[in-house]
Amino acid sequence: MVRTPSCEKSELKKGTWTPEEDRKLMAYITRYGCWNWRQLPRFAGLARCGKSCRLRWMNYLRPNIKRGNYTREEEDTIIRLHEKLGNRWSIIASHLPGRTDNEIKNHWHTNLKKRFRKNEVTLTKSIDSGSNQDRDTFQNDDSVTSDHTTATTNENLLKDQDDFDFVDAYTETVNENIWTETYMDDISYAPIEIMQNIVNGSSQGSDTTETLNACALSPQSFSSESLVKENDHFAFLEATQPTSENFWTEPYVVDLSHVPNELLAPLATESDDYFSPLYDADLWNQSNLHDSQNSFFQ
DNA sequence: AATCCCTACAACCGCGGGTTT
DNA sequence: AAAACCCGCGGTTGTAGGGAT
Repeated sequence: MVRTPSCEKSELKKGTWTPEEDRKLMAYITRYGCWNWRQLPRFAGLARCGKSCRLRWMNYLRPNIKRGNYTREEEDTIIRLHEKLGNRWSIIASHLPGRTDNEIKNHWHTNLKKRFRKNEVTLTKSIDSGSNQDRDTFQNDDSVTSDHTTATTNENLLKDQDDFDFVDAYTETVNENIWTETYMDDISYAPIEIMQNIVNGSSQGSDTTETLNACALSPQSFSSESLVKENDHFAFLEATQPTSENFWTEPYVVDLSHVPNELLAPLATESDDYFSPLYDADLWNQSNLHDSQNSFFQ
């Protein structure tokens, strides 16, 4: 099967994400959701491949990410599950709310693997010497205790060195349940303007349309938007665009100055603009979204 | 002060599975 | 049926930062 070129064969940017790129990605996903990772970077004004955007969002930017040092309970869980499941990091991560598979994998390779092996050796020795010590007793090993002392100290360092002030700005005014509330990405988003077209009755009947209608009409999809309006928690958006009364209905404006020209589709006229200033008729015609949803745009 | 080495972790890459056309 | 596509996973790499020399 022929695969499409990945980002390494294109002109797309690689490497460390800048705060500005983070802002753009957060701004776009917060407003529109991740309806198609492959298409998303073009619409968000990012010169990145979809894969890179997905990774950045999933591992770093999305809500519910727990940062900082691991608790003893978390480490015990990782060790126990790894013993049982092997390198099934995504499954292990599902048992640790807020932790990503990538982060757990890194933590395993840099910390826990050595400690686990060390304890296995200790355990083998003690078994060989006739001890009744249970395998679980490795959790009480001195190295664990000392590491947790270190962890407490490092936590302060982490706070001092945190350069994600814009994320802090975003979270500071958010109510205390934001990290545990149902995340709006649980819904399969289409851009809000599409939803509005559907709700306004501009759609024609089809299976796809019915699905989108159901999605658009779900209490969750609207509650996400109204939640934002009411509580104005998204201060970080101010960095990329001005807020106003009509924020959620205004065209989404992003700075494209850094995006190579070849990556930019020609802008559509206002009358053609279904869901963003980045909308381009050719791009839309080529996209899967068009193929699956064109019936209600006709 | 400069250099080297090590550690931690962010990010990349290739692949396989599932879905759509 | 098969090509095309997207997503997610796990292995690996790149690099920044800190400590040792």
